[in-house]
Amino acid sequence: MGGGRAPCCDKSQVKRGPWSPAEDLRLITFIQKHGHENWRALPKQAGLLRCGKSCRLRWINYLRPDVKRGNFTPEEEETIIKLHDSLGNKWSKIASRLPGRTDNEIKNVWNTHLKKRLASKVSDSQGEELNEFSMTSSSSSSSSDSFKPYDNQNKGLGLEDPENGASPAKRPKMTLLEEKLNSKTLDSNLTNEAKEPSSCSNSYDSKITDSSQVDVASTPDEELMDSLFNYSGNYEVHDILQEANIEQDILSNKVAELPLESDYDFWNNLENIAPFQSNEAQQLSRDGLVEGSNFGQGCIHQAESMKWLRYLESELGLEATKDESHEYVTTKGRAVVEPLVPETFHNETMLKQEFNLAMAYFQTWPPSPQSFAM
DNA sequence: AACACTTACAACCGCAGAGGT
DNA sequence: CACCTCTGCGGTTGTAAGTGT
Repeated sequence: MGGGRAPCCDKSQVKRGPWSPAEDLRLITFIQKHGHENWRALPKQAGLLRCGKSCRLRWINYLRPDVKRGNFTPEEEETIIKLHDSLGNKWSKIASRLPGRTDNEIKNVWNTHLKKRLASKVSDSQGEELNEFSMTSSSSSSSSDSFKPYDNQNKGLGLEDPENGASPAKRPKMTLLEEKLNSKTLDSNLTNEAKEPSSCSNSYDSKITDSSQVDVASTPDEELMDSLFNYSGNYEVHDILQEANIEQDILSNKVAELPLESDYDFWNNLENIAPFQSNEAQQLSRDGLVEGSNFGQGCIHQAESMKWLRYLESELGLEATKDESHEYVTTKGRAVVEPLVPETFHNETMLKQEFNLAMAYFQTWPPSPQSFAM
């Protein structure tokens, strides 16, 4: 050692920035199977190019099954205000009193809404002089002029009045598969979810094993197949494949050929072809495309499935484009997506053909090393 | 339409404390 | 008891998206 504290990880060797669905899936699948006894060792064992800290944060704040997503209720906000009054910036302590809420989330809500709202109340009741005083503790950009009422600030950011729903401008593009699923399989999805209670339980944390004996490389194919078909109840994927008369074992065989064994390059490349962000799943949940607003308790199934649907759509080339099948309506200069489902999508033969094309694409794995980009 | 500004949130960073050796 | 590793916490930053002009 020597020369001070060792860094938690080699920054040059780890990926940073937003997590991709592929990474999320890897992390979820690993923790589902092996628990998280040792965060430092987890990334390597799970085949993730992240530092343990990043994995922990992602799990705690976003992927954990019991994380409660969506709007803070007025009661929760009141609780935060009261607890902050007595505890100060002890976000983890405050979070412990709000089941399903993370310290990070509470901290963000406080800094972006509650602090300003309180400042506004102060200014209302005590006048301009006190307002200026309170603003000194806010961000430098804050001012009584720039401050807007909470309700207005929330537009389009998942904090809307539930009765009004998401603002159109922020509403994610409803993909073709989602359209199809919404119209044909949502009811059965809910039924299926009830059949698979274990996959959304809080059992992740309880799955503690000897991490030293974890051998991810020994079961790569099982892992991806779990990801595709079992984890989070990807019944939609099943439905789509069945509707297209595609034998599941065809896909299984193709997936089995993928170079999965802790192959960083593969996962990096997968991210390149699955560029959508995980927030989409959250947004879907918020917008009601996924039943319910609680991402962590049950809806993680559908939200994660939606991510996979988008991925598959991307692979199948079925995602609607602006030119082909979306109508854009402008409100206040903002483009709003109004999905239009083309007739052709409902043709299952087409879906099958597109899927076969995707399978042909998979046959080109692994891609050339030059195509890998960090 | 384009640009600048603002907002919200996910992710990162550094530090402190607990626990092991 | 000193040192080390690991985890968790709180502050801060980066960035996507909304808003204003």
